[in-house]
Formats: sequence, C-alpha cells, structure tokens
Amino acid sequence: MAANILIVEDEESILELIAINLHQSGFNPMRALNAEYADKLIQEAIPDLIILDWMLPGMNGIEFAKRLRSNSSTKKIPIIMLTAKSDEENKIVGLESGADDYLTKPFSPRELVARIKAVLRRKSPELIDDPIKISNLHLDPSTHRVESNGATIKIGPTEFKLLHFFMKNPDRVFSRNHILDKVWGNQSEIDDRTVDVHIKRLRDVLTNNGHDKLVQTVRGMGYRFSENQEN
Amino acid sequence: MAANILIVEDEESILELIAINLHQSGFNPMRALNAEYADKLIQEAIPDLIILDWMLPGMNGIEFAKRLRSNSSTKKIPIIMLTAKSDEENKIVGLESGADDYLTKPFSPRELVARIKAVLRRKSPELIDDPIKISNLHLDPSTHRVESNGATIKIGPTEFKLLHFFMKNPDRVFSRNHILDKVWGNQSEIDDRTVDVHIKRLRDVLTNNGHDKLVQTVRGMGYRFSENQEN
DNA sequence: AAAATTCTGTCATAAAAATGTCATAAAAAT
DNA sequence: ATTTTTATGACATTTTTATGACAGAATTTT
Repeated sequence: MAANILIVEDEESILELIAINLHQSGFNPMRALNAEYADKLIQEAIPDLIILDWMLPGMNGIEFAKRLRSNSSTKKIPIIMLTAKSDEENKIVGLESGADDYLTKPFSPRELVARIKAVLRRKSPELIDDPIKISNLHLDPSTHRVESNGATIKIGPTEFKLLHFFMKNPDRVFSRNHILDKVWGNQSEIDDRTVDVHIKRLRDVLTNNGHDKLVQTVRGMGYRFSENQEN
Repeated sequence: MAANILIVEDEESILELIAINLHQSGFNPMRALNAEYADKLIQEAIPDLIILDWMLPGMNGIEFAKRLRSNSSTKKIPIIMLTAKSDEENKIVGLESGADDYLTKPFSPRELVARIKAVLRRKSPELIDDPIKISNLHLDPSTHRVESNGATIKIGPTEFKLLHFFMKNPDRVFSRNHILDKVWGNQSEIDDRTVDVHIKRLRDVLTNNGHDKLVQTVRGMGYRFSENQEN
C-alpha cells in the first residue's frame, strides 16, 4: 500500500514540487503550509512519514518535531528534516530533536525520494517495495531490474511497470481498465486495447527468457499473472 | 464489484486522503464536504457504506446518522463514524445512533480500510468477492478460477457467471427469466431457452470433473443449484 | 545539435473462442 | 396417447483477443 506522506513546507512552490515528485514516485502526499495546519491534519489522520521544513513561520521545525515526539500517537512517525543551513551543528540539533534524516537545501527531488525510501525501509518495511521473486523471475524495484536465474532481462519501461504490478498481485485477474489505472495512472485517455499490445510485448520478453504462460488471458475479464496452471 | 463508499468529512485534505486510500484499495469513493451535499449524493445513488465524521458544520454526524436510519431507503447502509473524541461515552452514543463501527482520530488510513472491509464482510458479503466452496467445488472470483479438489476447471465466461450466481445462492430455485436477469443483465433480449443451453454447458463442465447432479431441473419452475439430493 | 535508437499508442487484420438459435430427441405430465 | 416441457447437438454469427506494421515521441548516443 502506498505510504501517506505529510509535507510541511511554507514555500508553496517547493511544497508543490515535492508533492508532485512524491506522487510520481508512488506516494500519497499531504500538504501543509504551516505547523498549525500540519497539526490539524495530524490530529485527524496519521501519516506514515513527515517531511518537515526547518524554518517555519510561527513555530520552527525543531519545536514541531519535539512536540510530535512527545505525543504518544505521533511519537513513532518518521521525520525527515529540510534545512537551508548546511553546517554540522544544525544537523546534530536536528537529529537530536528526533528527526530520522536530514536533507540540506537545495536538494534534488531524486535524493529526497531516495532518503524517504531509506527511512521507510528502516521504520516501516511493509510500505516499501521489496524485491519480488516468482518462478525464477526476480524483480527488484530499487534497481529497476529483472533477472531470470542470474541473467538480466532487457525490458522496456511500460513492460517493467506492468510486470511489477502483476508480480505484486499474482493470481488475481485484472480488467484492462484496472490495469490502465494502476500502470498508466488514472486519468490516462488511453485505449483499452493498448493493454493487449503491451501484454504481448511483455509476453514476448518473458517467453524469450524461458517463461511461458505466466501472463494468462482470462476471456471477457482481463489478464492474470500466475505460475499456476492456466484456465 | 467495487463498493461505493461515501465519505462525509469537512476537512478537505482529509477527505482527499481517505478517498485516495480507498481508491487504491479498490473501492469507489464518493466525496462530500458536508451533510447537505452528502444528502444530494445519496439521492442520486445509494452508497454501499458511509464514512461519517462526527463533527460536521451545520448538522453533526450523529444527527445525520439518525436521519439515515429513519429513512427506509437508507436505513441499512453501514456507517463508520470518525470522531476526535476518544472517550467511551461518545463511543456508546455513536454506536447507539446506528454506527456499525467507530474509529477514533487520529486514525491510520490503513486501519480505516481494514475496518471497512470488516464491516462490508459482515453486512454486505456479496460486495466482497470471497471464495465460495460447495461440495469440493471451489470458486474464487478474484482469481476467476474454479477448482475441483486441486485441479483447475476450464470454464467459459458465461458458465462462470452462471456458476458464480448459483453458488452464491445455493438451494434456491430460479426461473429462467430471473437467471437471465442476474447473469446476462436485465435489458437482455435473449430467449428464455438460451438458459437451457448454458445450463447444459455448465453441467457438462461439472460432470467432466466429477460433479453430477449439482445443477438440478425443477420442472415448470427453472433450475436450482444444490448439493443435496434432487426432487 | 544531430543522428540513431528505443519506446508508444493505434490501427487493420488474423485467429480463436464464445454465443444464441434452431431443429430434433427425450422425458415428464396429463 | 397426446401434450408440454426440457435436453442436446450442430452451426452460423458475433465477440473477443493476438499479432504485425507503422508513424510519431521520447530518449540516448554521437
């Protein structure tokens, strides 16, 4: 399940930049422009991780982090601090105040996503996409690689996503529209039948590597990924 | 089929957070920021479950729940209450006012999804595609597979739907028109007698897998699926 | 920046599977 | 024995899926 991540950042354009990047990386961003609003949100729903700007209007990030740590229902939420100051001292203060990681502005969104994954892996491994192995096929989301036995399989971007989706949900049947939604992203105006073509491409790739019949057609329904007998 | 779930929550970020999490869990979220709009949505289409914030602007959640309970067309919709107040008293009032479950803020979206599934399983099992097992026959809607003992049975789309319908309603007699309605969908202009043919096809499939006499003819009435003796 | 390569989505056509109807046989009821 | 209802096999048609080709987009290499 996708992790819900609260971003607390007073600079709206940065907030949005982060949110969009997180969304593209498969997270659910929640936005707060200040500590008060963040508080309000947290009182209603508990995020899986918080990205916290060091400098906030009103209450600064450190203070906010301390408050979170002192409340039993928020104590365990991992925090990643963002700061403009790069000196070591602040870093130490930040980490002491309870942050799990610390990122200096300007940072690359890629780096942030990597840090988030690292923290989540440590704190809530169930929220992270671990490597999956089914029937000699080994898919590793973090390296974006698929192996059959030891050999790396060459596979296109869409086919990778498709395979990843299937391997995360083996044996279940999905309609073309469901697949479009999950693999292409919802508001895609792509034709149903395009799925067929990519299924074909994925099948070709797998067949060339000795994996027949993993992707199965369920007539009138959609497709299924399964190492079990067809039908 | 994906359950339609109406979320009534005045805090927009939270509403959206819940909606996204429900969507990712395969539900169909309907959004309402207040009781009035919720009313409007309910009049257009009855949801399968309602998530209701205790505190709403204008009319509070309890009141709204009571209203739903007093109207015959909405009486049976399961309700899950969200509340900021954690004391027992409110919980009791909430449950007495007709809520089926109760979640205290701050809640984790994952917990909410789990509760929804639990309530649906209790109140509208037909919305949850659980596997059905009757007399060695095992039908799993999510994988779209039918097994007899461990062996997968090859079965066509219409026969699958027919079998699914029968297994969901064992031991009851259905007229051909009733079956047409439920399996083919209502506005079908298909001949009554076509049902006979598909019954035959289903019987063939089952017989080939050692299941005699599960589909029984009730002369002048229609058909019945039962593991008990005929007549 | 240009060229080369890879990737995408769509379409047309082929191939496969499923469907509904009908005629006739079989069974049950009267 | 006759009538009514159901079972069954055949089959033409329709529906659904597979596949190859292609042009434009996107990405990588040069």
